[in-house]
Amino acid sequence: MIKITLPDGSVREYAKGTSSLQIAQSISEGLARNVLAAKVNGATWDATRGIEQDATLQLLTWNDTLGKETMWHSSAHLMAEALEAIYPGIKFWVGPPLENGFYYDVDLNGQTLAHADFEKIEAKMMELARQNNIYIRKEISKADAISYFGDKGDEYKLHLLERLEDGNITLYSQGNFTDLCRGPHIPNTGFIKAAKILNTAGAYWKGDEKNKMLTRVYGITFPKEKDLKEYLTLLEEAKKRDHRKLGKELELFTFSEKVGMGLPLWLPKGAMLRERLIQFMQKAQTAAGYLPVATPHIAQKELYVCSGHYEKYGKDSFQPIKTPQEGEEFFLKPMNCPHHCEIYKSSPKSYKDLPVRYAEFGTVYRYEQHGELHGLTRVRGFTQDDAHLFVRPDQVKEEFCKVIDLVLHVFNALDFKEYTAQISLRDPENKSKYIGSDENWALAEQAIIESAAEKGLKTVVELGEAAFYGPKLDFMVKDALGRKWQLGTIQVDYNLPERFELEYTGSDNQKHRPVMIHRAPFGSLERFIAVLIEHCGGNFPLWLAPDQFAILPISEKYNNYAQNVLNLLGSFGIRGFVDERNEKIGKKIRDNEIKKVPFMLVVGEKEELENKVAVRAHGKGDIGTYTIHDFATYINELIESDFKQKQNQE
RNA sequence: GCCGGAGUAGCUCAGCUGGUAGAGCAGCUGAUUUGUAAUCAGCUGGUCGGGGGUUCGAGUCCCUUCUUCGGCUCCA
Repeated sequence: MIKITLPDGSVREYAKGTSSLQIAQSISEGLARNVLAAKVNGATWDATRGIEQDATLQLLTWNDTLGKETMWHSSAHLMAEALEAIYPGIKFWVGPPLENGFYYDVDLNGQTLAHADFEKIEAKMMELARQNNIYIRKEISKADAISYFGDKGDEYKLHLLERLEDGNITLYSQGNFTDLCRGPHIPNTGFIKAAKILNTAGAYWKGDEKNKMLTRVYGITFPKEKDLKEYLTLLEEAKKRDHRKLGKELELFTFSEKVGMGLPLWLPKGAMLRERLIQFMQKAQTAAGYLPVATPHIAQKELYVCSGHYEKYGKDSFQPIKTPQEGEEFFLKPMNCPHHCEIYKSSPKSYKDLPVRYAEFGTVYRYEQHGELHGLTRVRGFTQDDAHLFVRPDQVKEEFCKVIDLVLHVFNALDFKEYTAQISLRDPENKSKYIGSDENWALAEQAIIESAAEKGLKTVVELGEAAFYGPKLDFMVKDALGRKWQLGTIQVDYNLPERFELEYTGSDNQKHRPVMIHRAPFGSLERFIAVLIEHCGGNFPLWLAPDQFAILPISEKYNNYAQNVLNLLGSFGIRGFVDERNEKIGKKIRDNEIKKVPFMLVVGEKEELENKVAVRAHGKGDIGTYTIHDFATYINELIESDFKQKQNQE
């Protein structure tokens, strides 16, 4: 007999070799029907695998991330079986689960897979799923595995096998499909009740662009038909929030083929939004001791030769601007830091002057590859809320903490609750590719880790992800469709102070090298606004909304009164417009609801007589009649209380 | 840059197997003067992304190029 400890701490006895599934059955049939996999002594196992010794056991269902992963991993195998049935001679690479669904990379052997084929694949998957085929685990010798996949002609699997150790190789089979796989898998295909092929995409074999391009087939499955329907509606909803769609509908920005791809054109409403964000940041920065600077959009080649960017990116970027002067070359600035270094150098610095914080909303130009441009999140010309802090090594941590405060201030003010922070450190195995002394790196990495911990950030540490010039802390958020984007960034830099020979005089009257910290809480205005649009679905916080109210006269007779109301409200510092079109009130309301204007002020005979406005809140409907003064106070209080609340949270 | 979709009026889209473009909204004009999510009527909008080809004839078929979408790679 073996002792099985369950999560609630209870211990039960079972015969040796009893599977998790059988244990679940002994608890309740209903539970057994939902068990997808099990965690045995901390390792994820097939629910059908026999347990040979005392163990702690956690049964995994659809409600567990690991349960979902197992389901989707098994679904990838099921899809592979369906694909093999439809596309003879198809070759397989790998098919892992994802956060939402799974994919399989396949070599279609010259055949094509179009959208029109998706249904066929889905139908085949469901046909196979209904056979309730069990997933069979088999341990196999390396030689046998090589001969099996060799006979089948699965060259990619042979590649995988090369890296595996004999005695550690397992195959999983279900129905007519056998795959090289570590597992675990769900008990049988019957758990899969709904399947959807989402899309296909090219993917380089092993992620290397020199290799052959395989077809990556994305899919998702569910244990209930209803779950799939819900998921599909969720996708639809997400599409409605897409910043590219809302940007067009709300007249925030546009692109023009003539101007060039990846070069956003800000429309008046979008530009106003930008300006408001800039003012917001400037206020916060002034309070935090930043000094404004301003620099031109181009600089001589020599500047970037000095910074090292020319050597590293010169050929892959926008090419130099020539002048009538022979040999003279200018570059569009790809970053603001070199300029700020030169500003630092414009006067001698004492240790008492540090930290020096130079801030600039600097527009930069980077030649991003054609295929990677994406709405406002990936563009070729964008404005960073950039600042560079020049600090003494002993100030790194304190300054880092202050920058984190600033980033959190931004996230709070805009209601971003879900984000992750990634700490990128150097690869300890390969220290030689980084610039700067061991001592300084250790200091800076320590400073980042400690300040992130002090600020209570949820962090992921990535070794080897640091830039060659220093470690960094990046804030990531997801867009409407679940794609991850980096917003704010804080980076330590040992490289530029060295290259630009930046110095300060210490208390010992010797020259010392300052440490540079790059930081951009928004990241870039473009990307930030994109993520903000999706985050709030176009319903901006009141203080940011391009128009806070629209005045809707019942008929043209009340246009004059409406104009008076507009002027009066303007004097209270709130903004809006009069919808003077010759349309019925219902139409005006509908249009302004669609444009997501926060408040609509209906004015007609009654209102004019009483000097009032009938207020309608976006998405809520009529909220009563206000005097103009009361309405203005109401709006201003809403904005203020919003900010106060945010500050209290900090 | 790579793989695979897409590109028709300002916007959203229709146009079957090739026979020389169509709707709704927006815009303009007029009527109406309106009370909480679309008033009615008329009109103006398109070298069907660009270029080339096949054909008596191309939005439709072929080639090429640009842009865009989903990924891959990249991301100072």
